[in-house]
Amino acid sequence: MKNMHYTRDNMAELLRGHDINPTHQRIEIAHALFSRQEHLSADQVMAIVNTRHSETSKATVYNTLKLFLEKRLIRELIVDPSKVFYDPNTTPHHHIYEIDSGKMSDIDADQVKITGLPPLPDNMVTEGIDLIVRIRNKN
Amino acid sequence: MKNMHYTRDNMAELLRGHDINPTHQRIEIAHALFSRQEHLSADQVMAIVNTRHSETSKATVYNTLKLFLEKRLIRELIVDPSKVFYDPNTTPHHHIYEIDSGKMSDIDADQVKITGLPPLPDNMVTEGIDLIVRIRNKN
DNA sequence: TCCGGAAGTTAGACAAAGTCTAGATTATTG
DNA sequence: CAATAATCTAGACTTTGTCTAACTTCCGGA
Ligand SMILES: [Mn+2]
Ligand SMILES: [Mn+2]
Ligand SMILES: [Zn+2]
Ligand SMILES: [Zn+2]
Repeated sequence: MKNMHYTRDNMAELLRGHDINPTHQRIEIAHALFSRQEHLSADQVMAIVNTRHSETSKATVYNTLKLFLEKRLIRELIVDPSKVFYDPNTTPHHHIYEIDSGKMSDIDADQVKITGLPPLPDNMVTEGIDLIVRIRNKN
Repeated sequence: MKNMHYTRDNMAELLRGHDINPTHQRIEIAHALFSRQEHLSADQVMAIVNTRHSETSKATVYNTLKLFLEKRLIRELIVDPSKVFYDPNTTPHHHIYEIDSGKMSDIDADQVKITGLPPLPDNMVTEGIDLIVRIRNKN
């Protein structure tokens, strides 16, 4: 993904690679997420996509984000009690969350070691491990 | 906390110990959480407290949970995108979340080691580290 | 090219969690 | 008891997200 140019054409490729039919709206939404490489809420995605002129409805934004999740193109972050954030980075990584500002940054998973987690029941499998470091300003 | 009897009187003590004036409603809400030692949503707390007869309003449930949080009597768990859960266990511990059932269980923090977290900016301090293992049924 | 179904998008109604306000109740103090 | 502070309340309101039914676009076969 280094030096990737997030053109609309490349977005279409990316979508096809995840079995997603690349429509205009889907390309715009993917572009909003991937060109920024930030953690965005549905509302923010909607605002970005409709900056120039209204072209994507709320229903489509939510439908599309859910589709991207299912197809594992993006990842969901549950860190703020009031809204979900979407993360174009699906490589294993963790997060630092600044409580006061809401700013979120990545921690590379390579650096971090987590040991001593208990074994799971036989019929269960790990979907993911979310590690969130909540930080705030010293007083 | 071993062998603790979660009587109303003991709840009043507990509240006073955290600088919370023990009113009837606050005692009932604390009792709901601590006698069960489970992870409950605001809705669930409300239902429990009003089982016999209606005695606590929605506003008071939310206000009281927020007060308990501020006074560090309980802990907030952000794990389900649609609602917050409240945890009477404030000792450092982690969580296993069964995505499909919504069931949540504790992992003792003693067993788990997390190393390699990056240093924080000088003026920042860690509020808490949330580690959530999301699991689901094998297919 | 025309047709018909499938896939995708949409506006707007709806649901659920949580917040807010202004008034009522309760507790405390003098 | 009266005044004041603390707490609680109903219900309106906000926000995030879901749902539905109609509309549009796409696409393969006649
Ligand atoms: Mn456009
Ligand atoms: Mn009672
Ligand atoms: Zn991330
Ligand atoms: Zn817990």
